[in-house]
Amino acid sequence: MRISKLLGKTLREIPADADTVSHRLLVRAGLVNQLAAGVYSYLPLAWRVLKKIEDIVREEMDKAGGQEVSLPVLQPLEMWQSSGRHQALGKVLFTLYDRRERPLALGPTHEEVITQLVSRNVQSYRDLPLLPYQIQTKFRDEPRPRGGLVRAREFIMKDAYSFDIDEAGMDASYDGMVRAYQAIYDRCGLPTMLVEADSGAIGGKDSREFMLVTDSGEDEIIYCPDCKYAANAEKAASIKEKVDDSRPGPLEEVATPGMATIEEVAGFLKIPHNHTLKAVFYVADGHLVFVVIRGDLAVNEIKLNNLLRAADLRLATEAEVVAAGIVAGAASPVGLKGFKVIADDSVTSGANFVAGGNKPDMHLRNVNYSRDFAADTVADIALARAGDRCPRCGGRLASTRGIEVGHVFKLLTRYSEKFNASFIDEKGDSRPIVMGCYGLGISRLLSAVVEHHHDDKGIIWPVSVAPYQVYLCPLYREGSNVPEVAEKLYQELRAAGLEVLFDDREESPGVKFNDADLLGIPFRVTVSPRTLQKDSVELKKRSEKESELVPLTDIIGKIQAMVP
RNA sequence: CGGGGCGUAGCGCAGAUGGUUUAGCGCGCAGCGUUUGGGACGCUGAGGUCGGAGGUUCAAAUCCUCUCGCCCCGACCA
Repeated sequence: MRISKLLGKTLREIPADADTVSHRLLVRAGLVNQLAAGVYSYLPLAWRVLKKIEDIVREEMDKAGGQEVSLPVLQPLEMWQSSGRHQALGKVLFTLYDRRERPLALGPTHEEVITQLVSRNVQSYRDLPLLPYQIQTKFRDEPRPRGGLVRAREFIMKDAYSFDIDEAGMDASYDGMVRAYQAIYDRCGLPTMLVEADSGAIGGKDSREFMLVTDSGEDEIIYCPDCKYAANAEKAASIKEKVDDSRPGPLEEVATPGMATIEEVAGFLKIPHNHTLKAVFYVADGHLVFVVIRGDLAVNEIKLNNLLRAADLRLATEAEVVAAGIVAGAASPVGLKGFKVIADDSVTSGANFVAGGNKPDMHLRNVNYSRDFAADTVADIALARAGDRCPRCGGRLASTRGIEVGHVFKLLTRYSEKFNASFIDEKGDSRPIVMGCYGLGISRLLSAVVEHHHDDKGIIWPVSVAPYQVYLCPLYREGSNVPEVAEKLYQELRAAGLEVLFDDREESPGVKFNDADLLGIPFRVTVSPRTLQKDSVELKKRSEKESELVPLTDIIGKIQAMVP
């Protein structure tokens, strides 16, 4: 490709509304163009990278037993209503109406469609297992698109679904996908971390995410440096060490004038935060929920909602709390009736807590779970934090950030039962198919690669996904034979099967070198009067600082040897 | 959805107390010439519904109302 004909220009100035490194570089190098919030055009260079990523994904999926399909983007809304996910997804689902006013959705994912399709094509255990997958544009009306391609509203995703006769089969399919994903990231030059995750609106168990560790990632990862434990902060657990196991003392009131927060109460009474109990109020689908947790911990709302299964969960407003007859700042479940109470299991990891007295300016000492109050549910609903004890080995947890580049789930029979996807087993009994699902963000991977492979001059593409392999950079000067030699070399490199971006512009060397660095093509070949004096060209790898002079007769073979 | 910010040339920005503004500057773009190993220089030139609609006024990029869009923080989110 001749740069003079390429659609897409490099920008000297940094776009004002790009915040992450990868987004800035993709815009500045002329790879993507924003059309609306979370909606982007891919220019030729980006499209070539996406196709290379797709090819890698296809190869690894096929190797793992997958078969490619293409499912409709346009789906009857009815399908989402019957699976119950219309509610769960809410406004994330893009909906529209056809000419007969029938509601349709733009596919955000395809569990419903694929399950329905497979149910019509599978009758016997002999038809299983199956592993269909597709690479397709998906639509999700995110509340807040951000980070360029990282969280877009229209994005390219590979989604795969496994169908097995039993859980053992599903586990094997799942393990195969994990291996395939690892191979994919490996080939794209991305080190990833496999972490435990919440399964969100998709549901299922053993949900795990592949994370590219980077400071600009939007997810927090809690991991243990001593063992293999790693989890998304949404899911992460930690050991809540017992802070006091003395015998329960007598319940007594203590005046706490003007003290409302844990900070104030603990400071006033000169006790550590973990000797207090904190009340937090939520509204779940319109109902007030009373949450109790040890004073030093914070509520993990995802864990909380996994218990409540509410379509809408939010913190209660102060007015709502007061209207319910609760004394804000001095609330506790002791002696209160008529509320749904959820307690974090930390309330049992200690004794003789200080908790609210349910009277203004009054707290209680020596509050003990079960003797003084009860909860409808006691479970782990706390946020795990760096510095906490690892739930596996007891080591100290650490935290980092990451971009989620893949997510695998075990769905079991949730969808197959809803859509009647069953088969007849060896004994002649009808059983639901056991499913798994596996998502991998293709367009997100494009950003992730740039996020991981760049320097202050620009992108540094790994050869495997680079839009072109060679950047042919002639430095023209009047009276030299550089143009002829460069033109001939361009033809020869291509004839040798190499992908070449030919900088045929009449620009100064500085402009060309800077653009070459920005675009990040792996091998730069410079042809100039200076190199031709020695019948050579200069070869420079984008990933290295030094360049070398290579005889014209050797250059093609030399590059071929470095390109897979 | 709550809080904040911003829409002026392809990109980055100035102009905002209404009137010497015929709306500028830098980059980029076009033509000519000089340059050519790390974002060269000179001259000439093209390019604008000042996001949109309505209003106030002798006069609006500038003031008022409404509206659309974009960005950031939070809520939310595979």
